[in-house]
Amino acid sequence: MGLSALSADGVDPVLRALAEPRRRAILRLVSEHERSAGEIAAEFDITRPAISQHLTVLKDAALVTERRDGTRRLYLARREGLRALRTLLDELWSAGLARAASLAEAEDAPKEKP
Amino acid sequence: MGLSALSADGVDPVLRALAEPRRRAILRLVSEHERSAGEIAAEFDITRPAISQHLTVLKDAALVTERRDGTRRLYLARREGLRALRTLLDELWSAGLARAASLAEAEDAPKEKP
DNA sequence: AGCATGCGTAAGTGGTTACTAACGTTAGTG
DNA sequence: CACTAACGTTAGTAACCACTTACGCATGCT
Repeated sequence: MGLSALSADGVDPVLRALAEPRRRAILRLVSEHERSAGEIAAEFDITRPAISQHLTVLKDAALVTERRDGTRRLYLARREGLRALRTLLDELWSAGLARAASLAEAEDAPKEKP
Repeated sequence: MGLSALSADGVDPVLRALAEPRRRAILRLVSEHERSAGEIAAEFDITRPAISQHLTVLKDAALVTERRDGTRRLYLARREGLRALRTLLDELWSAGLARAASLAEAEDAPKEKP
């Protein structure tokens, strides 16, 4: 049950945050250099408060960092926040590989009894 | 533009499917060997129709395959379905690396691990 | 045929989410 | 101080999601 502990890390808020096209677009916008909330909002056709709420979700999921500069707030993607998701992905991927391996192993030995 | 095309391929249903703890648990249940819908439902404290709906979501996201065996339906995780998510993850990860690289370039002294 | 098993589907419901509009707050400027 | 700029926050709403109950549809057995 160590495996489930690995994936139960903090992957839930990350997946919930990424399960929204606009939030992924925002994340890409701030993935290389930081941008202000206004600059981000200018890229979309929804209102600025909506963008602010999306930024809050991303921040709570630890996917972006917030830095204050005067009246502005600058956001930047936080690569470390993706780590839990990468762990989950690797876990599912390797589980599939384990199945493929046992299938290859079963070619010699006919059957397995649970 | 090419980058956004990469991540826009089919990652949305995948992320939506994974953004649910029970669906991730189901995916892990069928990640190594196939199980029937009833066997899966027996592992949870929600009703069978609810599990069936979750399985439909997973199937629509191409994360599981469905095979009929008599009156039963056997499900198995489909590793290939995770590929779009892996692509998105790599894209975001490498974007962060690109930023770190340009930062290191801008500074004279290299700064690697805080 | 008749009946049971195993599952999906339809309809309806409470809770959540993404949005808009209006208001509040903080930092800078004259 | 007053005033503006740049945001976040609150309140309210329409759409969505996960769930349950009831029903339908195959397949297998006698």
